[in-house]
Amino acid sequence: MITGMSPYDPSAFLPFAVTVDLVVLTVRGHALCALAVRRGEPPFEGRWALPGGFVRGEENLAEAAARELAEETGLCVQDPGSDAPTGTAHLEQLATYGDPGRDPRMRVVSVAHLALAPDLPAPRAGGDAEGARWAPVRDLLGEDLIGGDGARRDAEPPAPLAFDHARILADGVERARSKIEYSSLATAFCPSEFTVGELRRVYEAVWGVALDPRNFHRKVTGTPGFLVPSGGTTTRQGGRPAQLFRAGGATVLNPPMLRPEI
Amino acid sequence: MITGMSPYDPSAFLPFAVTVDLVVLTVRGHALCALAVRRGEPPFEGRWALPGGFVRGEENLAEAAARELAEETGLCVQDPGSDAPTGTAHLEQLATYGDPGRDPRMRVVSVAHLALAPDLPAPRAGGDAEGARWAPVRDLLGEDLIGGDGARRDAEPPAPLAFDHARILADGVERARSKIEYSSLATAFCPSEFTVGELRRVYEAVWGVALDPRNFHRKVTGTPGFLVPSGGTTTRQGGRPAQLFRAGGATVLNPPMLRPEI
DNA sequence: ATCATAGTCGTCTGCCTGACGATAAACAGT
DNA sequence: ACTGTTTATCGTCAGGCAGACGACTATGAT
Repeated sequence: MITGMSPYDPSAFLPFAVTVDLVVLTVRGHALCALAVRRGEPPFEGRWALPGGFVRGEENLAEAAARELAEETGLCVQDPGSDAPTGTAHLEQLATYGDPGRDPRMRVVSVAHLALAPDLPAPRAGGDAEGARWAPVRDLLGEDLIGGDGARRDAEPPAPLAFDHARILADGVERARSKIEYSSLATAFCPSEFTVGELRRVYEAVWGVALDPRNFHRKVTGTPGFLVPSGGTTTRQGGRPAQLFRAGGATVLNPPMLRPEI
Repeated sequence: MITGMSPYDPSAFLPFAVTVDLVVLTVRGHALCALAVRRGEPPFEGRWALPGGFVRGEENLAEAAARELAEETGLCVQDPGSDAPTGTAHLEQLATYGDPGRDPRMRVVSVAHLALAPDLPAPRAGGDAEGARWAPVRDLLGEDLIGGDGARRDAEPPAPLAFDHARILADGVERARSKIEYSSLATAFCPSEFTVGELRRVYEAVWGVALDPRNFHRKVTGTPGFLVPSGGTTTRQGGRPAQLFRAGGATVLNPPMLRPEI
């Protein structure tokens, strides 16, 4: 910009298409899953891809991502302060991908966003017959996560995601794995009321490790502002009734929940 | 994308201008400083702004940021493996800013990057007479950093940065403050050989706090892979000669350098 | 010689962590 | 009713790391 030419020399201007792509993560069963949509047209027709779409003229990037998320899942973005009973998700910007050849048709810069959602009944196929699904991240990336139980190695031939979406997904998963260490974001994977065991299973699914229930319980209940008891109990997991909690006001965890090494 | 319209419906396509903006940080004296350029034309003529420019057709986002950085400072991006003797910097993508009104002339999406550089003699005014300068972050943001020494409160009337660059700078500074906790990035602010005291002054300048020299020395020399002794000593800081170190191979610090609370 | 400055090595105490024993409260099956 | 299984929750103990701070060392300045 400080070179000889003017910062806004028209000869330097090149039009780009700008899209938002979404890495929507949830925990289903004991697996970290991502939302994938099947492409209905070339390129990569029939392959799975991350949901996304163009940014419209009047909206900013976060609004575009929230709109796409609502279209795909019906989820609303979690506003700080509002506490909608269901259907809220955490949404944050992830990174931007703009390599010249990433879309063979035109120069597309995609601002990827990361959304964390509690387990939903089923992805809302928003009018597209091709459909959407929750797919285990392990299957989508064709890799074995650390600490995997070794089963279900033959589920689906790992057709790679379209475009550079495998890298975007990998970046989003790594962001989620890292962020639940020092923030209370893991509660975004849980319903409004949850037990310590359910929260532990979220950490185990995202990190792909087994955690000691006793130490986890001590840490998570001892971190100020992380969890507040809601009064009730539940036996939906079997065994002894467990105390129900809600997410506390803290956003950063002090001390953090450090992920075990190796 | 899964709505009724096709994912690439031309009616949804809207051309954007895509730029890269740079938050270039360095430590000069005892202050964290950022590179600022003075705008030579409207809008915001005469105001300070972050360096940046358009992404060209054949380059990706990282290449565009590296080119802008080289044009402004002469710095090369630190390749993993190559160890150029001088003039290398760390460069990473920061975030993307695309609010509709952020540039009054047209819809501009700016992919901001964060660069960390050792102290340089002077910013290279790359042909633009308006010039560039290293400005203390405190002055650019018009805020008092935590632990500031209370002096120099009257240096410059805090004319705010152009566009939304104050927010971009604030995000970059917060990223730097956070990243030197759990990565070895603080060495990017140091020359190739440095002492423990110089590294400590980097942490103190970035965080705006005072650190105990004895505990810092113990931590930093005890973290495996962080520092490797280069053999020499120096007295350039006065006092007893200090051992010289180079950055070790580690990129993540274990245990991390936790920033003191409050 | 003395002081000021900066670097380096130790010590001590408290907190956090991982490993793991023990108890409690539900359900399933006999 | 009893037993086994599952999950939750409380405790204990040893090791590691962090903050607070004392002590000593090696240089330059006065």
